[in-house]
Amino acid sequence: MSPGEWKNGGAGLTLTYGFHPSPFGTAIVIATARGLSGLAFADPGEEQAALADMTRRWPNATYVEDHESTAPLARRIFDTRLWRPDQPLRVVMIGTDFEVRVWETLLKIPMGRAVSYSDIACKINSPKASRAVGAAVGKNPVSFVVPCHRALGKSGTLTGYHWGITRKQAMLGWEAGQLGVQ
DNA sequence: AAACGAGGTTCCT
DNA sequence: AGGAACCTCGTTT
Repeated sequence: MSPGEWKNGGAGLTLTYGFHPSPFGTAIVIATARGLSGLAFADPGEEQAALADMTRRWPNATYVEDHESTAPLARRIFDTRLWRPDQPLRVVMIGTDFEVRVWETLLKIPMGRAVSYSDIACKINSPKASRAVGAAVGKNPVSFVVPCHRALGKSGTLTGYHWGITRKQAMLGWEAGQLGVQ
């Protein structure tokens, strides 16, 4: 995807979205024609607010609700048996250079492992940018697929989470359970 | 345990 | 350009 496509708030982009049940509450799946571009979670009754939180990221894109076409994506995301290293889920990361670098670093964290924000900062060659990393992780639009929940504070503390620490904890717990299943 | 400043980047005015 | 906000961290009260 060329940078021009997402500049200007995603003008000209068509984003398809749908709501689907997930182990962590209702999941909002957002996709472009090229693949998954957003994933968020909503508490019951807050679906619209959560969607607004997403659309704010690409305010000029066109949004189309299409439950049918996002359903297969949702299925693949939350069923670890469908995870194939040789056939990775298509993810379109819409963000600045710095953000994309941070997200790619997150993707390399294996399930069940955790790193600190400063670890990530070191990996992208700005050891002192841990706070910037935090900000970038927070803006990760593809929550869960890009494992933003595996980023912890330096001493292993659950520091913060855009959708609530509780949800972060739920994800880590769920992952621990999945390890046993596999 | 709480307060504080440095820190990199982005967003808004 | 300037200032505030951020899922931080280490040091100081």
